[in-house]
Amino acid sequence: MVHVRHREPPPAVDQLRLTDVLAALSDPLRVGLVRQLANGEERCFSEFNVPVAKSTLSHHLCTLRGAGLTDTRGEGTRSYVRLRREDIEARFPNLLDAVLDAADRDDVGNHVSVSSGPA
Amino acid sequence: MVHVRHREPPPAVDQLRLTDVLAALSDPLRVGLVRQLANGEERCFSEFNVPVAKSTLSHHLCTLRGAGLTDTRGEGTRSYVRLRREDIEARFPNLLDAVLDAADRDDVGNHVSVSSGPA
DNA sequence: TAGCTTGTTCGATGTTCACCGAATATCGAA
DNA sequence: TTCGATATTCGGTGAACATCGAACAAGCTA
Repeated sequence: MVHVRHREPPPAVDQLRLTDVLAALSDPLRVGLVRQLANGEERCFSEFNVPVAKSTLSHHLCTLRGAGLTDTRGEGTRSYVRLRREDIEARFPNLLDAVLDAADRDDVGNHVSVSSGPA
Repeated sequence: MVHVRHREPPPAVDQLRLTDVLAALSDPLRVGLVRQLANGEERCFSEFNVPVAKSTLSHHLCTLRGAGLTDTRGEGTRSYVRLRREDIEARFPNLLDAVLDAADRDDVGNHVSVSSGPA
């Protein structure tokens, strides 16, 4: 598991490492976050409805970013996250789709939801 | 990560949990083991050539088994391992293939090899 | 400028993990 | 039954992880 500061740029496509990606996806809450991002829409930090403290949410988003699964963009005091779907697909074809399918079957991370818009 | 005694039966197909599977595959050595088992052949414990102590190898095989990725069969003093490919496929279609493809690209777990036969 | 909102970072805690060597169990062979 | 081979389990260690609340920084807004 790679630890990355929020401010550092996320890993480039050819630097994505399989075991880091899988480690990032081995937590139900993070899978839930990825599922909510799967439609390609950008989501604001405060839109996520999760049963953990906001510092913990920040940490999980940091982990996803460190593994290269997501990217984060700051706008004012807000932070927007999106899934790097094309990048993952380019590096590891079919992997993300297979995981998302499996997550749907298992209903993994169903304790994660998103509000309609920024709070 | 589920901890399982070797003697307990591995999880049934419908009990496989995605995050357990991904956690088991988030370690390079375990990915290497899975790659060596990918052709469907059964392998003996002592066939594996890995850069860790045998107690550590035992632990990793236990982890794979606990996640439902492999099954183990004892014969005499020997222990034979096989990949539960059909079971994984039935539960999580395309997942294992996608991971194996990605592992080939990344050459993950290349420090794992197998000898020609049981020592 | 003062204050509010938003999100990150810090410090701390308990859990889990990878790893090793030693001890133990199990089986086959002498 | 004694010995050697094989594999699992035990005890311990250091690193990594999930989690929280508090402190902090950065940006709006009044």
